[in-house]
Amino acid sequence: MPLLLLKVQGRPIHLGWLVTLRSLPAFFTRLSSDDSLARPENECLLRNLRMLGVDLKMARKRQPGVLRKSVTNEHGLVRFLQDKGASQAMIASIISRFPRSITRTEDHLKERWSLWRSIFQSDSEIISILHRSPESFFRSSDNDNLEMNIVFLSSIGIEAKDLHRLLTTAPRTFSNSVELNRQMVEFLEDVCISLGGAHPNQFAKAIISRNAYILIRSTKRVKANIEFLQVSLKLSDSELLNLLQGHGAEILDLSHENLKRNFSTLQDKLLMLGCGENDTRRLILTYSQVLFVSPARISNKLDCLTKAGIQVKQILHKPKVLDFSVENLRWRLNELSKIDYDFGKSGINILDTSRKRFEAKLEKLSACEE
DNA sequence: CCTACCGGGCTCTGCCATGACG
DNA sequence: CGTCATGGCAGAGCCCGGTAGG
Repeated sequence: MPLLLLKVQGRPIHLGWLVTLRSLPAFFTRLSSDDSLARPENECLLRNLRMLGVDLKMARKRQPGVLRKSVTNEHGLVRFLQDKGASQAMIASIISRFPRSITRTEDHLKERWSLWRSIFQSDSEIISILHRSPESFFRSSDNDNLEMNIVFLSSIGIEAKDLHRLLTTAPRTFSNSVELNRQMVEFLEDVCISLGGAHPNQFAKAIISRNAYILIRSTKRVKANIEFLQVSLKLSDSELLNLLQGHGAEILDLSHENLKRNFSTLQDKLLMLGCGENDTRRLILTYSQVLFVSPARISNKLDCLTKAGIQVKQILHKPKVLDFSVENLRWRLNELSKIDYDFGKSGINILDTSRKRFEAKLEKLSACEE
């Protein structure tokens, strides 16, 4: 309501009149939500950022408030990152994607960097992660929490090698509050105990080292997935325990809905191919990654293999063939059909090899034929 | 030498919602 | 209210090669 405002501004404000005004709160709401009166962007800052090649549109969309700040440290940040070996383009991209990075002080940056360096051997490793995911490095301003995370994860027996992998592959883990990480670890330990496991800390450690992403999942999701697996596969406690510390650790990543969907479509598909519930169960126990494959994909792969004359039983016995892309499988099947390869007689192991080995084998087989 | 078995490598961010705080 | 920090979500596989054991 600019008109009203002008009038008010143009006269000496009469306190008694203002206070008795019934719409006072609404007036102030309008006052602050009026675009023309909102705190303006810092023109000087905008100029600086433009000079640096920052994508202002992107920055504005992500964290508009930063552009209105009067005190920022973009020059310090640029100097700092340049010193660590980042290119201009990298820095511009980092700021564009996570503008708040320019609010971090020199001291803060130094301290955070040295904490990361306690895990990484080189600056360039860190730079590449920063470039990949600026948010992972800059989202939290709490260096003490970062340090406590490192201490905590070490204390539960995560070794340097795994710590390194964790920070490389799931850097967000280290921006979680140490409490959140502790909750997940304790949750995993509780799962182990409730399943009758004897070594809860070993169990939690095993899952974390098998699945670097586990600590950036919610316990809600992980819990739902574990319960679903036990019920739908009718697993005994010890079977579930083994699955989880084995390949099953990765299934916990799936969104719960996707896990359910992938499971039921896989089961339906196998049913149509003449398999029973037990076959599904065994397949998942021996090759749980199958649950990662989307319905259309898995269906495609199975069709592709069975149409080439391969028995479903053979696939269930050698599920790793499902690891390969449909394109790859198709190509291999085609090559094999050219030399009249008989899967019934020779088995399907030939499909489960690296391309190099497959080609070598293929060459030998064709030579034999001639 | 060959194969079957197995483990490991890559890499997963960018967005939104919410609560704390001033 | 604006801003920051933090939690949580959606999206959805493929490939290589060491090596033990024949």
